[in-house]
Amino acid sequence: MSERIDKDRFEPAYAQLAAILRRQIAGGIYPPGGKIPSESSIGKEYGLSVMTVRQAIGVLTQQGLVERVQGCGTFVKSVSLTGSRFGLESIEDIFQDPGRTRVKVLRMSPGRADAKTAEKLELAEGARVILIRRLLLRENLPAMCHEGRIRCDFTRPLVEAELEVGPLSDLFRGNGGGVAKKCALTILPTVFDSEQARLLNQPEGGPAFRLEYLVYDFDDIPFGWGWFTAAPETLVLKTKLGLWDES
Amino acid sequence: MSERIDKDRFEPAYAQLAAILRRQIAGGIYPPGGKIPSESSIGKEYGLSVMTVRQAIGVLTQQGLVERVQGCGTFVKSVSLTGSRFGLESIEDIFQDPGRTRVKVLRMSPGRADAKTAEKLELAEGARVILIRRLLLRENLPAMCHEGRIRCDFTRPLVEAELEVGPLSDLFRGNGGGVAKKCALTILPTVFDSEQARLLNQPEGGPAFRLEYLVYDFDDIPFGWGWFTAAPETLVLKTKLGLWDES
DNA sequence: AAGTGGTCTAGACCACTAT
DNA sequence: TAGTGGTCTAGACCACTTT
Repeated sequence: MSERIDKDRFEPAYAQLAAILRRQIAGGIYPPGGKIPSESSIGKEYGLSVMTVRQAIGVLTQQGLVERVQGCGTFVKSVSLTGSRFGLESIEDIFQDPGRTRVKVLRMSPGRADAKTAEKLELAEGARVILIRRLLLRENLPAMCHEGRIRCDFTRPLVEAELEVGPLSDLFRGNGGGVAKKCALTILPTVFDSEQARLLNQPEGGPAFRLEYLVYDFDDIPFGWGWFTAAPETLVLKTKLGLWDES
Repeated sequence: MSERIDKDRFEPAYAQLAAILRRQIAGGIYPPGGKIPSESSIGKEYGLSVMTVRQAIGVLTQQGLVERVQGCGTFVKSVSLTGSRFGLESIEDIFQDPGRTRVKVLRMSPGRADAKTAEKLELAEGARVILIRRLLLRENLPAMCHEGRIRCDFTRPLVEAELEVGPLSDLFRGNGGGVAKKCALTILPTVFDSEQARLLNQPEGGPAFRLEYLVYDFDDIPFGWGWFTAAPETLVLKTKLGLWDES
């Protein structure tokens, strides 16, 4: 234990300790499946209180590097598929940077709910809905197609707001809006149909992602359902597990 | 503030407080974008110390419901695509329950690295690698195809271990193994080729997921690269955002 | 200057696990 | 029974934001 905590450093003590423990694990001092020292002994070793040590170990736990077992100890985890988490960072800018994103509305018109839409929006089949079809462009290049159905209920102000802002932009942007209480998301593989292929300049029948959503308002009523279609280059689902440098 | 913390309950105080705050947010007392009371005032209100209140708010933060801003306050977040995280729970059992999973080896033979494999495994093109092609069955039903390339370096014991256990089972299972230091994962959309279609009983050209991996050992040398191909029903990427009941 | 979250202490008691 | 992590207290000081 050559390394020490420098309390004068800008980096807080718990972060320094987390980095030290991380290096020790990477260096093989504590092998996968092995036990790291107890919180109290680490605290004595580095002159820190137990709560601070816990916070450091909490960082490693959240990174999936170690696992706490009550009454037993803290163990180094092996790399496991199970711990992986994929996010939508690659398309964040499309929803969050309106300056670089343009929306081309291909269709916005009243229509009737088909069986699938009726089920999703908890409506009777044939009930009135608003159909939307749009093309989202990033830096003037086509990025994603959007197809959506919105509950046609003008007693609810949010429907109007929805139509005004264009799409679900505010909802998904995370600002302003605040009409959505909850949302279910599904990612599916699909293939481009002829229209999508033309709009996105992709080969028909080629592989694509479909990001499907179902949004509820604060009365727990589903008010919007739809999906985005994106090429594999646009929606990138990558993640890293285990001990990568500096992360 | 009608609800109180019951310290005799089995549920810890921080969890009770987190649930209370969650209900208050869901009930619209603190709307999206709004500020919740400061940690010290909540502490006084419920007779808890600041650290305990912080732990409760930490739970909500991790659930993506609120956001802490230093020197400013804690704010209720709107539902946003950005916060979503997708996991591989749907195929966890294939890797973690050897009893119900069978592996049929279609090919395991020495070969030469093509350009892509050479790049991934940091080898010269044409270097010796081991090629593996397998079919993974769950409950005797075909679930996923696997195609992999392993570094052919018998000075390293892990290669032999790799071949013995069959596949990356131990690695991905998270037990025993411990030869992997880090791993990169990518999910891509693809279409079934004729062989995959036949093996998995799926339509050729139909949409599928491709889960690609690259595994490194403790010397930071990439020793395995490959991918799994799965039907959309097998690999389910779903997630929920915002205020769902009891979660 | 006042209020907020961020960090930290030096203890305490409890629940759980292993021996 | 001893050791571990899980929870909790009642403060403290700091960095940051707002007024």
